[in-house]
Amino acid sequence: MAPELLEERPKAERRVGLPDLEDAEEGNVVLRFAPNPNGPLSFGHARGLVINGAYAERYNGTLILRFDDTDTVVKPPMLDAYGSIQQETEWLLGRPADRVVIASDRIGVYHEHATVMIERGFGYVCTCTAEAFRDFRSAQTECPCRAVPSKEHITRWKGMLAGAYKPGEAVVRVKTGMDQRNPALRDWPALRLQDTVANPHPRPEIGSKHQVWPLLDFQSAIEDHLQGVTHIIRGKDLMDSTRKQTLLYEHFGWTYPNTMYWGRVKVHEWGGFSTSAMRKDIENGRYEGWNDPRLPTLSALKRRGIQPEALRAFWLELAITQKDISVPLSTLFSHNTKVVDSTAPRLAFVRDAVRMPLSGGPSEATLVRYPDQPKKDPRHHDLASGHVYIEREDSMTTSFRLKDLVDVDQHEGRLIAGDIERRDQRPIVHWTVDTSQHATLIVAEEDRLREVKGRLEPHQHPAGTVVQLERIGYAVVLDDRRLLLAHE
RNA sequence: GCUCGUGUGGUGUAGCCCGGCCCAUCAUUUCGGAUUUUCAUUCCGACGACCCGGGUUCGAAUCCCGGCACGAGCACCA
Repeated sequence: MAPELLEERPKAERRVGLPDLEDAEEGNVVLRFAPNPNGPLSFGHARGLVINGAYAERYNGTLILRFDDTDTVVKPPMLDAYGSIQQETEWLLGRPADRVVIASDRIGVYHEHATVMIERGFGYVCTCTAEAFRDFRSAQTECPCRAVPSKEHITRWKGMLAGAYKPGEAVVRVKTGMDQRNPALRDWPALRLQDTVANPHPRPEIGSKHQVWPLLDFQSAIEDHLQGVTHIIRGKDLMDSTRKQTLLYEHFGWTYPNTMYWGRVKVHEWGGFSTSAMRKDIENGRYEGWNDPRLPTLSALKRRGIQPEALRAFWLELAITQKDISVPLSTLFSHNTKVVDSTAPRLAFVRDAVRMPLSGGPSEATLVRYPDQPKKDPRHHDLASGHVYIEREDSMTTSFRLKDLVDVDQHEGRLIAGDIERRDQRPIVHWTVDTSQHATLIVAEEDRLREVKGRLEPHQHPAGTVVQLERIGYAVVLDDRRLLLAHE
């Protein structure tokens, strides 16, 4: 064989799962997931948790859960979310984050860095209005504050901290240059004033304590450095953020973490939901709460019987691409079916039930509860009353088989039992007994919660159990009388 | 408008950096079939794609140039 053929680089083997992280050292990888606690976690947040969590696990690294709660006016945090997000993280990943950081606890740290920035002259206090600065930005001209001596900036900064300015009157900017090609990067704002008397932070220990708050780009940049974050994986809408922060890192003499991006994900059936829109619709009664099964929140999915394993498999399969994608819910459901099927007890739910006399049938019945383990906890039912319930639609036909029971033929409103053994290809129909209960199956549809009335086979499964309603689909037991359809 | 990014079957995704093993991977959807006393599960099979146009090359999904389409950022939001 020719020597050059032997030297050829072997083609990489077909990759399974996520690609390797660049410059990742086993044991030295630090990742973070940084939601705004202005509401509970949604389906889309799960991506950040799953992907970052998976990498942390792969490299035996650290996953930080960081609450980016630095806006008390436009996106005010929700107090409950601090706890619920941690619980949901643990539910989804099967373990808690390795470290939890709350930005609002660390305002002093950000102030210190702002002080350094101003003292060293790569940050300045700008007293222009937002509108005026917008014009400077597009005209690529420096604002008058830039020419002010640096001593004066230190005075202004102290003034900001001391309450000498009102919100909107002063902002700390990072000097990046007004000649930046990308307008988004030109002397970007790092800290601003918030009226936390009128809009106190919901955490009582913070409340109205601070008036000078960092903006995301500054807070996040400083915190990533302080926490030793090595890799950032985030939405591509934050690409400019990376560039802004890199400029800041250069000023500080730091090295920016490795960064990867993903595009936007839309779910066909859900379209667009925003946290604030959901909050509004919950308040005005359109939805029952954050766990309303029509909502794409993690709590709703959990309540609906979607397993964390399914969510993880789903996001891992989508992996990390910068494409904007739109996925059907059926993909998630298919993952969930795989997780749930073998352990979901089978149960009969007879919709629009018709009670029919059964002549000549057995006096009792035994049905399999778990097809994969036929002997485990079989379903025993007493048929002494001589009646069964079947679905009205099934009752329209004359010849069928009651599942696991007997062949029947219909004569003048009666079911006449035939063979115990299955003899022909007649359709198989599910059924239930007199001791069954009235029950409601709730089906989440786009605009409403449809209620399907029927009779449910007697059972002992506690609330929260994911069952399979034979011939219908998977559902969660809510209470004695109600089931919630997960998916077909 | 300026800046940045992305284009592989119905939907996602692998391959693209380092051209040949790609008449293109896997999953899902749909349709057929087998097993099954569920319209579930499992198994088998089928349909189905490299945005367009040039170029380089013996050879291009992969490299180059030019279009087109779509998305994001340009907030004292995150």
